[in-house]
Amino acid sequence: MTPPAATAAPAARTPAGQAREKILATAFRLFYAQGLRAAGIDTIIAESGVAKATFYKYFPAKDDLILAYLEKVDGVWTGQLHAAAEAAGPDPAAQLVGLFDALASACRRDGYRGCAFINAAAESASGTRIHERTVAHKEHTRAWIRGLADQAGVPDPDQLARSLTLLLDGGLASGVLDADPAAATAARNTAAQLVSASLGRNTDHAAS
Amino acid sequence: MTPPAATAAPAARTPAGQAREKILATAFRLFYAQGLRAAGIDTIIAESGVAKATFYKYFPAKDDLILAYLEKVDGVWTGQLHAAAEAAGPDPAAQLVGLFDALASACRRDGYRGCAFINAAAESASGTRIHERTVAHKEHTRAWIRGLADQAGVPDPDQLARSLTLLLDGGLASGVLDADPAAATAARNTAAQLVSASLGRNTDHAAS
DNA sequence: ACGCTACCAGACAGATCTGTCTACGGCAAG
DNA sequence: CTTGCCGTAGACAGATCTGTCTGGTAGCGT
Repeated sequence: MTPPAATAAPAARTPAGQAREKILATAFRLFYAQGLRAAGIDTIIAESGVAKATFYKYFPAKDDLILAYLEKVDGVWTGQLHAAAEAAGPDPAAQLVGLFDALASACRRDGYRGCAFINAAAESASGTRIHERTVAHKEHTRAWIRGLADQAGVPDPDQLARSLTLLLDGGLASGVLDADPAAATAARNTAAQLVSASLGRNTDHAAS
Repeated sequence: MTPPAATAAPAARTPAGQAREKILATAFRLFYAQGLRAAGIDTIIAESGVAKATFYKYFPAKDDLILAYLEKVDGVWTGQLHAAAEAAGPDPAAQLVGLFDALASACRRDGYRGCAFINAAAESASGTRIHERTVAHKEHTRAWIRGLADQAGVPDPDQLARSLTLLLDGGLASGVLDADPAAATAARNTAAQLVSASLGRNTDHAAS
């Protein structure tokens, strides 16, 4: 008999079209901090402050949100990598070493938990879109590094890119365990040594 | 009024005391192939061919099974690492390079999906037993490598151990993406170069 | 023969998670 | 003003997952 309830609060509205960004920002935070499976849709919706229907309008399934998350991570991380490289100056060889500063910066950030892509791949079966997206990201990164190595004029850019990628991934992977800045420093030093050696100079401990 | 059912099949029994091993073997396979959260208790129980009560007798909670799984992984992987090192002969410097053959072998194995510890850490929050166990494993490995570097008489065993650990973790981390043997080969070559350089000799591309 | 222990089978409870659906309110363009 | 779109609120279905409980069976030592 009583009317449905009288609708208590007017409900703070999200400005039209911004709901998607709010959801994505929350997902970015929760997916990275807790993992893909551990972060539930309900939590993301609640912390975004949007309605469930709004969420499913923009992201028909959880996987779609995960893909959008990885896209965003790619943009952010690639940007940091490029910025760190450019901060080292115009010399490609210096950039190959300087990009490792992005790793050190990441280590120092609060809540650092390693590479979002590696973590995502660890939770997804191979063949899934999530897995493929991760592989694509890693290939882009290696191609970029190879390009720098090429510009630096090393005899075997492929091999140097491989080595540096291994160091970078190693540093990122160990980041999921402890955000030890020593690992980042060691990665940078080792990279400097490898780049010097590739250029035919003496190894850096002799050059210092 | 009717009796409960007459108990159709006699049910193939597991010899007493072996149920635990069967469960652990199944968990080893499923946890590694699918991930910690993706592999459900029910599936593990069904594929082990044991009863639910038996399972919970040996592993009161899923986390206990995960810890036992990590313990087993530690034993297996550490064994492979040591075996690969010893196969390289008595020279510690050669062992430091030879241990990377374990990585190449792992890459070639069917169903290879990178480092079980890194994958586990990616799914578990820091501070949990699972996370701690992973950190302990990585520290043991690095300590062992540092010991070899020490025996080899390099000037800075700590730094070399750091570098080699980064390469190893990088190779393992990229294994979750694609089991590319080229990454393992590159890791080994780079390790050889770093070891040579640490010993004060020329880098290996000059020595070959 | 008896009892103890280790096992099997599977129902069940309770939580959680994804995704759908209904109902309603505000805002802007026509 | 009315119509349609975008948003909120939240109930609901259905699946899945962890962990408990009951009841019965096989084998072994005594």
